[in-house]
Amino acid sequence: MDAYEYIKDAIIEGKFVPGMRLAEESLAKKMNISRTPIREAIRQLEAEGLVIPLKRGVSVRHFTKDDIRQIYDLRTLLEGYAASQAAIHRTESDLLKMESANILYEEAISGHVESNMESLKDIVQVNQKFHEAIVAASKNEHIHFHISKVVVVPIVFRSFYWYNSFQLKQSLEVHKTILDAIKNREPERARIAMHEHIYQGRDHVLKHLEQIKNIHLLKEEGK
Amino acid sequence: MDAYEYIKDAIIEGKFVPGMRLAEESLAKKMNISRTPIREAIRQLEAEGLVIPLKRGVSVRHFTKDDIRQIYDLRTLLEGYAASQAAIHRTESDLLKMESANILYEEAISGHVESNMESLKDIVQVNQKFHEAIVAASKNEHIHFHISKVVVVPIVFRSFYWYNSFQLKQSLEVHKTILDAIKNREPERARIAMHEHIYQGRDHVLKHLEQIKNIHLLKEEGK
DNA sequence: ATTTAATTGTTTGTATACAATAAGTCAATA
DNA sequence: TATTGACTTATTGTATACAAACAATTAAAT
Repeated sequence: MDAYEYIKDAIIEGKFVPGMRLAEESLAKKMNISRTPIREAIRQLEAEGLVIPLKRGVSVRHFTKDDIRQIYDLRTLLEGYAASQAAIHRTESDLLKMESANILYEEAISGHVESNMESLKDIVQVNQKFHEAIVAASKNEHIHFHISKVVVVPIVFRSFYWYNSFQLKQSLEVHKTILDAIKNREPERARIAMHEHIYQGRDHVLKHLEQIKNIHLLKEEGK
Repeated sequence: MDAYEYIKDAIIEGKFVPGMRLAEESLAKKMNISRTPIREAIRQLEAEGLVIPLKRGVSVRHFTKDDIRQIYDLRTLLEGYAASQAAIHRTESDLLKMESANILYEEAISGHVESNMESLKDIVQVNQKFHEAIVAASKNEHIHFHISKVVVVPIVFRSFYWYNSFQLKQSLEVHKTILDAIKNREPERARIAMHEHIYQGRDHVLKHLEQIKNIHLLKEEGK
């Protein structure tokens, strides 16, 4: 599904901004295909919650601070559960995958130049790889489905954009703590470490949204 | 979306059995519409996980015992969380909704004749109303999305089919316990009561699947 | 000048036609 | 007899055409 990727990427990178209406015809023209595959892509994105239905057509979803808080609460619940289950069910091969993901994460961080989109994409992707390795180790094949819905990629992507190199290294350390707990088969410790990890991510996002709001307020005053 | 309802109902009531392939053309002919809305309905059902993609087309999903175990584990996690949050955030109006849902539940149970599809549908619907009232009281608007995916309607529907009137009354009592905990603002008690409620549902389903399997094994021997 | 009616235009929803691809069948050969 | 290959059929994926619904704009009337 190519149209799907196209639209999703545009939303993630902020090219299609929240609230923007998505007209099928114009998207079709832009991609040189017919409306049919565009419609299917839009229905898909609707199911994922990235666009919301209007009376006529759809628009890019805007995530409020409450949305983000609530979504992160659920992500904490789900990923915490995944981590605790991983601590119970993990195999040696699972551990290898998590470790290698963490090594890649370390490399991606050290090779990262701030505000470089490409290296940022790498970091986001490798970070996801670590989290997915934990989900795989939990041996509950259905968790993935839910976590994928609770990891709102547009938000997560921006959150990494806002990390400085020290904070990135810090998150690597937390990864190692989680990995240790899973390796030592300590479900509760794994869950708590994961909770903490994701709550930090949430607060990071919320703090920056607050700042952005303030900038906008200043602009309003300036008019 | 009418085609969606049609296909979903057929799956829920077992008219389209697990593993059965869904051909667009034949569905379209059966409903006297074109393939276009059929396709959209199928994509929707795919996103919900009720049908699974084949190399070509889709087939009705078969839920294994492991699937059901894993899905119920997640449902326990999510609904337990919802109950605990409801105990914190519930308003008086939330309580009224839960109570009225429970009264309707009681009526539906007492008016139910075993194996009567219509009264069964009522029970399932009213039960859902109670659970949704709790979700609403939790004040996390995103929980609903996830719980709707973890409440696999075909399975839940059958599970109610297998309940006798005593078991139905018993589940009503558990509802009352959950409601009490929420009313008294006891999050942990609410969560635990909900956990127990859903785990009972899970075991009920698994027990009956076991029986069905045994019946099939007997048939095999009979050949 | 403001509100209502009507008409025009734009965009989505559905049907149909065509293209592409997977599956099934039959024949030929080892 | 089994297996491979060409060919036929069936089914999905995409494009286009048409119908329906909504929005917007203009004209008329109070």
